Amino acid sequence: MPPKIKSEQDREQLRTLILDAARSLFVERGIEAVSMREIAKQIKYSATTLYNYFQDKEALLQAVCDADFLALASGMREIMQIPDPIQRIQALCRGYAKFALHHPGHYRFMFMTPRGPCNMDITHIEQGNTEQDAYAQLQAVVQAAFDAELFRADLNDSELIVQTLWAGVHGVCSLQIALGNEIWMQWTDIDARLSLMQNALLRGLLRQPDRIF
Amino acid sequence: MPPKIKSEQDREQLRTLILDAARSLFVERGIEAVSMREIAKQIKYSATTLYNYFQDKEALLQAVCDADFLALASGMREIMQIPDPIQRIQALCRGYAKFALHHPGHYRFMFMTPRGPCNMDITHIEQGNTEQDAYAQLQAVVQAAFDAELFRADLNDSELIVQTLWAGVHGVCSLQIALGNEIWMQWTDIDARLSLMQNALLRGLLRQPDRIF
DNA sequence: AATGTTAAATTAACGTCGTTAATAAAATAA
DNA sequence: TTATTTTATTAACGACGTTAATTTAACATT
Repeated sequence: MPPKIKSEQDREQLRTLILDAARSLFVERGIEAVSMREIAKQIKYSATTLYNYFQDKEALLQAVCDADFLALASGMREIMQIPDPIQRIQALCRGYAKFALHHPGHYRFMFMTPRGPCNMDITHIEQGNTEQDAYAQLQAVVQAAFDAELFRADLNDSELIVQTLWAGVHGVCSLQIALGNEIWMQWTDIDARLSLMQNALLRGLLRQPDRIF
Repeated sequence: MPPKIKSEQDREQLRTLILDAARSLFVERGIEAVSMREIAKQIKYSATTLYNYFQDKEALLQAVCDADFLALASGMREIMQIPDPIQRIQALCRGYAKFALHHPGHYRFMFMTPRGPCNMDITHIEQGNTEQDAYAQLQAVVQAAFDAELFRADLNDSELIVQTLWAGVHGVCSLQIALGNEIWMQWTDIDARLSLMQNALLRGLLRQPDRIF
């Protein structure tokens, strides 16, 4: 039996040990292919120990994703410094898509898997905090472009624009994750798909479509 | 023990009985919440009997989805009669989205769940047949619009346009299915999201954006 | 230093799942 | 009537998430 954890510091250390083990299995195999027993075995603890640190499997995976999406949002901060709002939107979408395609397990768990109606108690990302939440970042930059009257005059709901842009990028990414390896689909190049989605959407939303190439 | 099935006709009848039972559970609960044992119980057979009619659970669910997506494509045939290609695209997208949102379990299984690389042997929908395959229907009408030179001159790949349009609609639908009930998201109206997606994409793709309202 | 108490780990167990092997029973053929 | 074949059944396997019961290590008290 391993030495017991008493101090709050050591406890946090074991917690992140579990998170790391879960992450590695979570990343290399798909998602539900990772079992509590296997995570525990990897760190040489019994499976039930995990339940002293996480309420259940879903909470564990949620914690993994929370941490990594926090890292994503943090990595986006320099993009948020780009002065031109349109370029900022484009860079943000590209960064978001890149993360999604490089972390398909994470992305699937976060955005492609229906949950019970309320997860507020599990996730620890403070919603609406631009520093932390990737969605809020897109929200902020779209609002900036909206305030600068860059969007079509008949589009009067900034939130609707945000969600449309998100849905567009999400559509490309999630299709790639779910069906990207299907033989019967003759996919065009994923970068081309992403580019055209951004290009077409912005052209269709902006007051001056010619600004987008 | 129920009477045994010998004739090919009765065999097909029991097969569809299984399919119907699976469909009903599949529709009312989510997706993986339906077990083989429960399907069997509903039709008063033992669980192992199902394996005489379907290779495994995935094949059963795939058969359910195949049948219903065939029905979808069939129901789209009148839409395919609309003369104007642009209106045809719009109607097709609306019909597709309507089906997706009314059959979230089907949709999730078909388009939001990664599979092993090869499912060709399971699905019985003949790919490329406009009558049967919803994707091929979109492909056909986009090709028509492409041939009529309705898209921007710099867009030279019709397949890329198809996949972008699909990804857009899929993005809205799949986000709604996966996260539509999340409390922390303040979703705008789903119809507005769908409309704006189609509107913006077509405006961004077409040579004459003003044709789209 | 010996004892008791608390907290953290363990093993055992429950119920469920998809699926396969072994078996019983019904229909058909001889 | 018996033998054969097909179709269903029950039993069982291994894995899963999770909870209950139990052991064990660390700390506190005398």
